[in-house]
Amino acid sequence: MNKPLQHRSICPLASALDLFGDKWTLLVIRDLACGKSQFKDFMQSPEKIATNILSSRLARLQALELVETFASTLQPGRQAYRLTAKGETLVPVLQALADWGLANIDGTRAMLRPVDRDKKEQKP
Amino acid sequence: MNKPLQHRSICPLASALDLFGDKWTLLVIRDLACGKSQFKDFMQSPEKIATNILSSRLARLQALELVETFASTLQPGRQAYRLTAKGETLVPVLQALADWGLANIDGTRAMLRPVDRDKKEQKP
DNA sequence: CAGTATCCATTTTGATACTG
DNA sequence: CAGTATCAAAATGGATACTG
Repeated sequence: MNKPLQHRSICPLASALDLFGDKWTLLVIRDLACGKSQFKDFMQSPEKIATNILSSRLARLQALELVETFASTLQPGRQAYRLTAKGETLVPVLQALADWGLANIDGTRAMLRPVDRDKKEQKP
Repeated sequence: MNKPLQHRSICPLASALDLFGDKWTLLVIRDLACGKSQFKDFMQSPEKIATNILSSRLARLQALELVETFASTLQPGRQAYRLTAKGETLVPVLQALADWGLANIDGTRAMLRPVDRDKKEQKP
């Protein structure tokens, strides 16, 4: 369903763009970094991602071991998503892009505040 | 020729992705940051960008005032491209992505070494 | 060489319908 | 709710021809 993920060159930037060079992947990571864990949470973000796109992004991120699923304590019986330790290493990337946007794009407002995931799961 | 550039939300990350969320834009910035200034220089990068894509990206970056043209001293009579001061502020973004790629994607090699632009223009 | 223009293939996206 | 499946539309990309 998703692509084999081959890289165009040995450039680490080009290779990273092969993974994240699209409009949605890093936004899903952002939501995860902010503590969102359920499908509907991602759907509610202001950018309004489509279900099929969200689904394929989550699958690809799982294949890359940047995201994993776990049993949600909020909604028993359902699975939820979270960043792996490897996925967490993307936060500085998000931060760099968000910092740039905040400083250079009119009308943007800070909103990248990682939430403690355990706390969120325990106290919705 | 290029899009009106509207943002999906007030999120600085989402807005940044509206500008840079594609496979080529940041690679052009990379080349500029490394001191490349002529059309053919960009064409020679290992990722092999097509002329029409390079052309449209340069135009868009100029519209965003991240890139400007100047009279090349290397090839008199021809124009060349360089980052504006605003464009230079993207270097930390490149760096964050490249750092991540280098640390997490097998087979990548460091290659993001900004070159002094004036020196390059004077001593090819 | 430095682009622009064009044609066409592929990819991505968006909307929506549908199933457990 | 959480996805999967479809399908059409739009964006993007690649190859190449063409002009100054």
